[in-house]
Amino acid sequence: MVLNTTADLVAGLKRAGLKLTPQRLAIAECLAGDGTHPTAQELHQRLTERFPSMSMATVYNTLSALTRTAGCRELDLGGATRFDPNVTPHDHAVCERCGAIRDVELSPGYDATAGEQCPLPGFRVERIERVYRGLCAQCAKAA
Amino acid sequence: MVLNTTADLVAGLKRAGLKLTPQRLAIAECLAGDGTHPTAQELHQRLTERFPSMSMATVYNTLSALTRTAGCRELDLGGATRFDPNVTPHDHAVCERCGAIRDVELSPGYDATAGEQCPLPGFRVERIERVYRGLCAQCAKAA
DNA sequence: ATATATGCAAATATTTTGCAGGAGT
DNA sequence: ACTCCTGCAAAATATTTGCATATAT
Repeated sequence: MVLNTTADLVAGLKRAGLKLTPQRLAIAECLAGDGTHPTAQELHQRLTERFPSMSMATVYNTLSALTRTAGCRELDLGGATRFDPNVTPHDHAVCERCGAIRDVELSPGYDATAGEQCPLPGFRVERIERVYRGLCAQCAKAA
Repeated sequence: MVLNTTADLVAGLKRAGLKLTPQRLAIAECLAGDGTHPTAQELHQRLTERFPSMSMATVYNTLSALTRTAGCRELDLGGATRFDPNVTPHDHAVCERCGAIRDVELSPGYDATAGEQCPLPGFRVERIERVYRGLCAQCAKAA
């Protein structure tokens, strides 16, 4: 459960032969170590403080490059795609009330569960994504 | 693993005190027994053959009502929301190549897995959604 | 009459694409 | 020069909302 650092993301871009432009570095820096699973929009808002002319296209292009280079992971949890700088296999817990998204470590021994490895005859599973929906500790107390 | 019938969906609407308008009946009929996990757009296209003036708003409103009345379930798998008339707890397998979405029965004994019931301290899990990503049998053979 | 539903349009949200100009090699 | 990148704009896609009209008690 370790978030990629700016250096990790930048190294990935470099490895892919992409130029380390100020915009890309800023996007990498903004995403690195961010455990809030931001959307492209949220990153763009933060970035326009430093780069008032930064376009959504650049943000999306860079996030897409970062995803390809394993610098981050895209999350489809409903609504806009979210970006997670934690690329070690893990799951997510989403609070139905406040919307908070938390990383969840894999249950130890999970991969050994035979039934989950082969849900359909012939289907070649490449990865399994799990989303826990419910109430986070704070909201559960409030409810 | 049984898909709701038109009657099931209509009964839900009725139970909720909603009027059984021709549009709603048509939408229920169109979704019932459909195992392809259609999007609102796809349903709308099919429906405009019979109701050329049917609006997307009506489709979304009705699908939302059907979801509230447990007539169907919304799926967030990336891209547009999909609607599944199978409301018994189950998972989904998505083919990365052809995009096909198949229902997957829960592994027997799954719910007994303690670690998955309590992924985060204090988090009150209401349901767990699992998505198997990979290649369906056909595409796996072709690859 | 009253309450609710529909169609239409527009607003909003999300993501992708095309292209002219710009920076670095 | 060449290649790749950026910003801008627009298109494409997805979803929601407001309101006037229509329909059914």
